[in-house]
Amino acid sequence: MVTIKQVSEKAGVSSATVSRVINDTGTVKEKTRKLVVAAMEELGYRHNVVAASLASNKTNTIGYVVPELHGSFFGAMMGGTEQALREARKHMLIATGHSDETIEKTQIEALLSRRCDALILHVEAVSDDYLINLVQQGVKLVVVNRYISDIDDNCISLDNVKGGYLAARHLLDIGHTEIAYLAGSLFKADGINRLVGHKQALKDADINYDDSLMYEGNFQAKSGAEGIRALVARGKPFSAVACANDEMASGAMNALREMGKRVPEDVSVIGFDNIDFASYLTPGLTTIDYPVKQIGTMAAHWVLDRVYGKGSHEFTHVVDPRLILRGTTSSPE
Amino acid sequence: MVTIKQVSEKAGVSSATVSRVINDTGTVKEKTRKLVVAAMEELGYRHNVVAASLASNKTNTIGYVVPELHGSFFGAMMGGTEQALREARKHMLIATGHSDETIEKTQIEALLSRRCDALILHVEAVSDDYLINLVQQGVKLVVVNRYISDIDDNCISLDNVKGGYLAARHLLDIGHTEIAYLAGSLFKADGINRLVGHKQALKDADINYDDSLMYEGNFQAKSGAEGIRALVARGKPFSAVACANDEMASGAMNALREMGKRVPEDVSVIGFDNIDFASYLTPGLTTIDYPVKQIGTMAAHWVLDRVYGKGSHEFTHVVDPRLILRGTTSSPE
DNA sequence: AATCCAATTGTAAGCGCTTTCATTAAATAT
DNA sequence: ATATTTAATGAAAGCGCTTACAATTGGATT
Repeated sequence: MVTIKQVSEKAGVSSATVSRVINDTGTVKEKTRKLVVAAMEELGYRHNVVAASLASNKTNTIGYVVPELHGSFFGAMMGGTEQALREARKHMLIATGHSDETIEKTQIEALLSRRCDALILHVEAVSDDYLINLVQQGVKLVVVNRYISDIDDNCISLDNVKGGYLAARHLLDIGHTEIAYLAGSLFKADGINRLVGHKQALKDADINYDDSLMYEGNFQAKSGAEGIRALVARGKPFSAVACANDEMASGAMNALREMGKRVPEDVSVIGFDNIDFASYLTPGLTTIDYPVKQIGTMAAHWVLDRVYGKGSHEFTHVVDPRLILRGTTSSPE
Repeated sequence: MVTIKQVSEKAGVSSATVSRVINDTGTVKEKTRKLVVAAMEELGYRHNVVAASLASNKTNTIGYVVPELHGSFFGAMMGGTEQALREARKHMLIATGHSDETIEKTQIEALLSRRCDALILHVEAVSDDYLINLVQQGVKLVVVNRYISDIDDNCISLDNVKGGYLAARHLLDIGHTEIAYLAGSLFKADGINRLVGHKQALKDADINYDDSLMYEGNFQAKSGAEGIRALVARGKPFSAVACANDEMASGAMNALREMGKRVPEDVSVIGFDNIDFASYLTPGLTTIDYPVKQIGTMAAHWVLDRVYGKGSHEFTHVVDPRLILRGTTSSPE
C-alpha cells in the first residue's frame, strides 16, 4: 500500500503538504499541488481513511440502527438519508436492532466503538432514559419515528395522531358513521397514536366510539383479514374500516371479498403509510401518506447541521401525514 | 475518552495485556483478565475500533454497493447478509451506485479508502473488466446478481434463464399455447435472460415464439399496464401472459381488468421475483421465487469463508428460482 | 536596503491501538 | 534441586495520517 510518505518523497515535499492537498485544507501553491497530484496518480495512491480518522478524531461516518432491513419501509427512509449524506461525502454504517433491547444496545455500542460521528436511530426496545442518557453523554444522535420530550430536538417523528385523525375524518366527510378500526399492535406507540387520532375524529364529529368495532392486529396483512372476520362475527354493522397500515388494509380487502363484499361499494377501506404497493392494488388503496423518505432526509439534515455544521438545511421535527385519495373509499350507499 | 493506557495503569498491567483481554488473543491469566475487565468497567472504557483497525490493518467492515436503497429488493438482500455478518461481528458500510458508472466507481473507491476488508457489489453500470481488474489487484469482492466468467468464483447469481423457463413451462403445462411476454428492460441482463428462458420453453414445447406477442417494458408496474394495452391493440389473441417481474404483472392485471378481462379466467398472469406483495394481490400472484435473501446470505458466507477464513459455510454460486403457485394462473377455457 | 507580513512549507508530536520480541514466572521433567 | 518447557507479561516499534508550531520564502512597504 502506498502511503502519504512515499507520495511526498516522489513529489519532493513534506507529508504535511500532501495531506493538505488531499484534504484541501491550509494553503498550498498551485504548482506544488499539481506536483503532488501527479505523484499520487503515478504511484496509484489511495487515501487511508482509517488512519485519517484516527488522527483527526472524525470518521465522516454515520451509524444507522433500524429494526430490520427487509420490507420497503426502512429502505425508503435510509434512501432519503443516504442521498443527503452522499452529497456531503459522509457514509453510513448500518446495523439492525430487531426490536430487541439487548441487540439494540449492542449495536449502538458497536457503532460508538467505531467512532461514528453521529447516530440515526430507529429503535423500539431501548428505553427513553437510555437515549436521554446517551445524549447527555454528548453522543450526537437523532431518534426517528419516536418522540422523547426531554430530547425533543433530537427527535424526528410523524404525527401519527393526525394521520389517524385524517383517515377517520375522510370517512366521516364522505358520509360514513359506522366505522370500524383495525388497529396495529397497541404496545407500539404508532399503533396507539393512530387509534387515538381515529377516536378524536369520531369525537369531534359527535359519533360514539364503539370498542366492539375495534380489533387489535399486529400490522401484518394476515391480522387485517382476521380482524375483518372477527368484526363481522361480532355482528355490528359497519360501512367503512380504517386500518392501522396498508398491509392490514390489504388483508382486510381480501377478507371482505372472500365474504362477498365489494370494496368500496359495500365497505370502504382506508390504509396508512402509502407503501409502494398501495397504488398497485385494485382498486388503488386510499391511504395516509407516511413521508418516510422525507424523514430520512430530515435525519441527514439534522446531522449535517448539528454535527458537521454544514450550512442550514431545511428541517422540521414533526412531519405531517396527508390523505391520498384512491379508489377504496366512497360514500355509503 | 479513556484509552487502553489508562486502563492498563489502573489495572497495573501493560497496555499489551489490556489489548489481549479485549481481543481475547494470546494467553492471559484469569486473575489478570478480571483485573483488567474491572478497570475497564470502572473507567467506562470504550474500545476504539478505528485505532485498532489502523494497527491491525483489518476493519471487520464489509462495503456494500447497491443501486438503490428503496424498494423491497435490496433490503431483503442486505438483510440476509447482515444476519450472517452480525453473528461474526462484522459490520456493513452501505453505499448506492444508482446504476451510474461514475457513481459506482466513486463509491467503490470510497469503500476501499475506508479499508473495507471485502466488498459486496450489486453494480450495473461498471464494466466486467473493471471488476476483473479489481479482483486481480487483490481486492476481495463478491459480485451479486451478475455473472462474469473470468471471476466466476466471485459471483453469486440467480439463474434467470431457468426462471423464465419455469414460468413459461408452467403456463404450457396447464394448457396455454398463446402466451404473451411482458419483458423488462432488455439492456439489462436480467431482462434478457428471463426472456431467453421463456423462448427456450416455448421451443422445447414446439411452439413458435411470436415477436408480436412480446412487449418491452422497464420492470415498472406502469409499463406492465401499457404492455397489455399495446398487446391487445396489436390484435393477436393470447390466453396467458408471462411478466418480467411482479410489478409489471401487477400493472398488467390492473389493465386487464380495466378492459373487462378476468384473471385468471380470461387471461392467466405469472410474475417473477415473488415480492412480498405478490401474495397480497387478489387473487394471489403466481410467480417465480427469487431467493434474494438467500443470495445476500451467500454473499456473507463467501466473505466469511474467503476473507476471514471462518469455517466452511454452506455456499453456492448459482441460486435456483422456483415456481410459486397462487391464483392468477389456470387452464384456458 | 531594511523591515514586516502573509503565504507556503516543513518538523515532529501525537491519535489509540496491535504485535513482535524479549523477559520473567510458573510448571514439568530429570 | 536443577534444567527445560511453557505460560504470562512487558517494552517498544510501528500503523498512516493530521495538525499545532516553527521556519522559510517572497513580495510589499517605508
